[in-house]
Amino acid sequence: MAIKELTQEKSSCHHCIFTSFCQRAAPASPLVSGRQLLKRRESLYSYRDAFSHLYAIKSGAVKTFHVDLEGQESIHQFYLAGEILGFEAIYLNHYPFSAIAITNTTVCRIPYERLINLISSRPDLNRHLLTSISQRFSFGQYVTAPTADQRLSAFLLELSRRQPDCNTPIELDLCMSRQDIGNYLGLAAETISRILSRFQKNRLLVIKSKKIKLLDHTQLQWIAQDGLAKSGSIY
Amino acid sequence: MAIKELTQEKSSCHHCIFTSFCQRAAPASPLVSGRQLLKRRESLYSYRDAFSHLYAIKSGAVKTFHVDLEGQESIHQFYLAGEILGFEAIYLNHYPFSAIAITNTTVCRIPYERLINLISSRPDLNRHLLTSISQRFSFGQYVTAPTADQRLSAFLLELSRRQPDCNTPIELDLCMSRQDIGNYLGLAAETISRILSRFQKNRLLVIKSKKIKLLDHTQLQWIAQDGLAKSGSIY
DNA sequence: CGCCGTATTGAGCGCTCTCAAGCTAGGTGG
DNA sequence: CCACCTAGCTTGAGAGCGCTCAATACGGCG
Repeated sequence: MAIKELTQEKSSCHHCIFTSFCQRAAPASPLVSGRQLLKRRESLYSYRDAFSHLYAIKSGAVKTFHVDLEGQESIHQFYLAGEILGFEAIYLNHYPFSAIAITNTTVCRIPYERLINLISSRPDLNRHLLTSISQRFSFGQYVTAPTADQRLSAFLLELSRRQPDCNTPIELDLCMSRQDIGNYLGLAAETISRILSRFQKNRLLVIKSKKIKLLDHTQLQWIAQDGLAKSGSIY
Repeated sequence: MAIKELTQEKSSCHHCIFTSFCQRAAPASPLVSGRQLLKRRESLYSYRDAFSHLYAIKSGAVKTFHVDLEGQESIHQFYLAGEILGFEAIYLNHYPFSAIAITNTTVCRIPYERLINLISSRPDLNRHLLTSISQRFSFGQYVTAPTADQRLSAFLLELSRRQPDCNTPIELDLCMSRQDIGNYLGLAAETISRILSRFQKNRLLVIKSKKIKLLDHTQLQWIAQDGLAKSGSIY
């Protein structure tokens, strides 16, 4: 399948803010100390591990999460190709979440001290870094939306914005499980499933197991902003 | 009242990461372009305003928010004395939220370009900045907790951690309205009110209108992590 | 082909919302 | 100084959305 191959080969180096500093992670890179290949479910780091590196995702996807006393997982964030994770650990000097790959994933390891040192000599790097961080603050602002419909449609739209080089920009690679989405949005996995089914029934999208094609972008945006999603329930 | 005076006079310059660069916002400061006094409800910036400054809160508190199509407000974040806001605007070059003071507030204006330039000559500033940003990523990770009890107790505990120089560290200045707290946590204002009342009845805290004294920190932490808050309902 | 994790779908319950009615506190003017 | 006035808070009753539990279907992988 052409799609599958494309997904696997898709590398986001040209979207990565470090691209001009890493020389494609060559041994002599001043910034990147190496690459790491992770299979699905493999751990990148664990809660309370000592902080030393940031990670730039070259391909694949990673989730950060907590497990509560009852074994219930709560997702803190998803990270897609081209994005950077690990910032949360800076002020604590350890990682406050665990991180595992949710697909086969390649990450570039960025020693924090090296990054800091490089910034003083390269002001443009600093600008890129702050811009990237800035973007992160806009993620997931919809997780407290009053209805499940709003949360899920906003989530799908955000994913489609973040997914780099989508050949058709409306085709989504839903690499995380329904349970993960639910945990991220504060909803049950069954609720995610039900809403997706209903959205499909109403021609807003098409589900192909792990892939989703968004048909009515406009309507979804309308729902995300609560265009009478509560009252009408026509979707 | 001693408490009231303390609250008003409380300035967080010694907690501010910029403190050694601002010379108390003297005219010749290399970083801070000036101070701004805001009365309660006064606007600091509005959605879509062009980005130019970050703001460090010297005293008081600010909320950032969105108003949806139906006029419903949704709070993005609260910022307390000693904290910095405006980061979200960097990558868009405009502010993605509106910001208004929720008490009488003093902020220091930090021109972003000046900050960027200063960083290249002062690596320690960079380190402080990234540490401060790092901390921000941990805020509000509880807003998708399954029960309202969990969300609210986690919120109160976070506030008590963030509130600088609390003379008695368990006495909270709840400067935002119940409605604001609700909008932040994805709950109705009535729910906030009900839970606070119940917590008070069960000796977890004492409500004095806008001030709250946390009595049983341990129990609240237990609830925040869902120590049988669902099943028991003994609180 | 058969297995197991994941997803879907259904039924019933419960938490939280909505709507509505008092209540409280702080500010204003006489 | 006090009565009023208004915004915010509290409390109650009923409805509904999303959760839980459970059964079934799907799909990837051996």
